[in-house]
Amino acid sequence: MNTIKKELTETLKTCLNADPEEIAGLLEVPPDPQMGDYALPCFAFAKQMKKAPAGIATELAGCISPPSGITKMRAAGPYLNFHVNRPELFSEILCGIHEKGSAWHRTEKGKGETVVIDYSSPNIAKHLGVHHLRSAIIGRSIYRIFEAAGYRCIGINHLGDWGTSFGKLIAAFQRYGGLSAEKASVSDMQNYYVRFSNEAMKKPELEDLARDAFRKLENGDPDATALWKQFKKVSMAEFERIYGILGIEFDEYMPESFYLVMAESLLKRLKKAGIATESEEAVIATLEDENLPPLMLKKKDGATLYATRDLCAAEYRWTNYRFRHCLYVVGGEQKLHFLQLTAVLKKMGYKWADRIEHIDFGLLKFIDSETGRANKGSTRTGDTILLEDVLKNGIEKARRKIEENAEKLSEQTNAEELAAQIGTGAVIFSDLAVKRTKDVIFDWDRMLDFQGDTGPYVQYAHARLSSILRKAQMPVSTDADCSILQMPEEWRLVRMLEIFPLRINQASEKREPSIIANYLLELCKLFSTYYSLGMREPDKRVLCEDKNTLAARLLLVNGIKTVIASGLQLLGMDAPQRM
RNA sequence: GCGCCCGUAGCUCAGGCGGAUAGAGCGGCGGUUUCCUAAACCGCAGGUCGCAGGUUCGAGUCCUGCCGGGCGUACCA
Repeated sequence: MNTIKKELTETLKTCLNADPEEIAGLLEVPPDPQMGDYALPCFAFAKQMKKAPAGIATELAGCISPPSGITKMRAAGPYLNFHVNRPELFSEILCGIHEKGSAWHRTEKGKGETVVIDYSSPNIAKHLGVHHLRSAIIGRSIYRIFEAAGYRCIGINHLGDWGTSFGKLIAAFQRYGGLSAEKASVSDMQNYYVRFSNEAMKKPELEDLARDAFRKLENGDPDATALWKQFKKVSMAEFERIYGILGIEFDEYMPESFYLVMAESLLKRLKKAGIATESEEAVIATLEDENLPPLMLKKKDGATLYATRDLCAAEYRWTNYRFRHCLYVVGGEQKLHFLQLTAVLKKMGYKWADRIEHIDFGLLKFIDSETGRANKGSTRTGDTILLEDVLKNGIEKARRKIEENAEKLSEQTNAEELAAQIGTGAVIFSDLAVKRTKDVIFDWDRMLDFQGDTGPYVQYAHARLSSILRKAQMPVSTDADCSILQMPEEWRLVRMLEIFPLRINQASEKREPSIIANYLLELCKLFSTYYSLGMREPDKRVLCEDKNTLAARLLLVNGIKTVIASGLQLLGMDAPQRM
C-alpha cells in the first residue's frame, strides 16, 4: 500500500470505529477522476451508526483533518471523496518501480510457507494434444503468481506412467511384434494401443492378455518392465521437447509408478482403520456419510488404481513439504475424484486434508463438422490436434509477420527466437485470458490471433515501450519532477500501475491467472491510447522537446514497461524488446 | 435420477467484498501513417445481463426454483 493511502486510512480511523485494514479494504477508486482519487463508501457504517450513508459522509468530512497527501476532500452523496497530491503519488509509485524493478510487485504474504502445485502430468505413450495445454499453462502461471506472493513453490509433474492401459500396450507389442520397442515412436505406441483396443472389442479375451501383462508389470517381470521403460523414455523425450518450446519447467518429475511401493501399506492401514472394505472382490472406501459414491482402491484382479496412488502421493507430499496448499491443476471432469480423495484423507484423520485443492478448469471442446456441436475429445476424424502442431503454426505465423516487418527490426533481432516468443505467446495468452472454469472451444484462428486482445498485443506494447527507452538520449532517473505529468492519460496509467500488486493478490487467492491477463490488457490499452496521442501532437510524445517533461515521462514509461514485463513473466510469456 | 461447472452485444469474453452511467476484443460501417514501431489508434452501430421469484436503500453480482448447454456418477486416468 502506498504512503498516501496508508496515512488516509490512519486518519479515517480517528473518526471511525473500524480497524485500519477494514478501512483500507473499503477505499475504492471513483469511476470518474473528476470526483476524486479515492472514495470511502459509507454504506457499511449505516447500520452500526444508524444513520443514512450520505449523512455519515458529510459528518466524516467535518470530523477529519486530511493528511498532507490529500489536497481536497468532499462528501458526494454516500461517498466521501478524496483528491490526492498527484505528484506525490506519481513519484512514490514510479520511483518505487524504478528502484525495485522486477521485484516491485512481490509481497511476503506467503513467507515461510510452501505450496505444492501438480500440473501438466500427462500420460506416457501418448502424444501431447492441445487439450494438454491448459493444465501446463495454468499450473505454471499459478506457480509464478504464488512465487510472487512470497511462497516457496514446488512444481510437480505427476507423470501418468502406471495403470492398466500399459498392460494393453505391452500386450500389443508382444502380440503384433514386427516393431522393436527401441525403434517405436510415440505415434507407434498410440497406434498399437488403438489397434489393440479395437481388436479387444471383438475379442474380449484380449482383455485378459492385457490384464496379465499389467500384473506382470506390477510384479516386476523383466520383459514387461523393459518395454515399459522404453515407452517412458521415448515419451519423456517428446514431452521435454514440447515443454522446451513453452518454457515449462518442474521442480520434480514424480511418476505414478514411484508410489507403487507405498500402496500395500496404505491399503493395510485403510482396512485396519475400517475406512476400506472388500466389496465384490474389490477394495473400496465407502463415503456414504460424505454423500459421495465409493472410491475404488483395488480392482478385483488385484491392480491398484490411480486413486490409490494419489492417496500415497498426497501423504508423500505432506511428509516432504508440510505444504500450506497442495494444488492439483486438473480438468473439472475429475472433480469427483478429488472430493473422494480429500474425503478419504479426512477420514484418515489428516488435518491437512483441507489444504488439498482441485484447481479445475473447463474442457477443451472440438466442433464436430457434421453435427456442428461442440464435443469433448478429439475431432470427428479421431485425430487429436497435436500441441506441437499448434505451437509450430503459431511460430510460423509469427515468422511471416516478422518478415513483412523486416525493415522495422534491426539486425540484432533474432527472427527465429522472436517468432517463437510471439507464436507461443499468442497460444499461452489465449488460454490464460479466459477464466479457468470456462469450457474452451478449439479454434485455430482465435488461438493464433495476433490482433486485438491477444498476447502479441501486450508484447507489442512492451516492445514499443522498450523502443522509447532505447531511443531516449537520457537514462531513466528518479530525480525527474513528476509534477510535470499533467495529462489525464498519464494519471490513469499510474493509477493502473498502482493496483498491480492488488491484482496479483486477487489472482493468488482465486488461483486465477486470467486476472493478470486481463489486467495487462487494460494497462496496454491505456498505454496504446496514450502513445497514439503523440501521432499528431509531438508535444504529447514521450520523446518530446522539453527535457524535464521527457525525464518525467521516461520514468512513467519505465514503470509501465517493468509492470508489463512482470505480468508477462507471471503468465509464462516472453517480453520482446522489439517486434 | 443425483452432483458439479457454464449462461452478459451477432461471435469470444471482462465485470474486487452487492454500490456512482454494464465494458473490451472480433465481425460490420466510417476515419487516422511527411509522426516515439499501424501487431496500433479514434468514431458509429449493437444489451430484457437465460427466465421467474426473493433478500435490501441498492442485484449482472447474494438466496430459492425453473430453462438451456457441458461434465461426472464402482473395477480408465
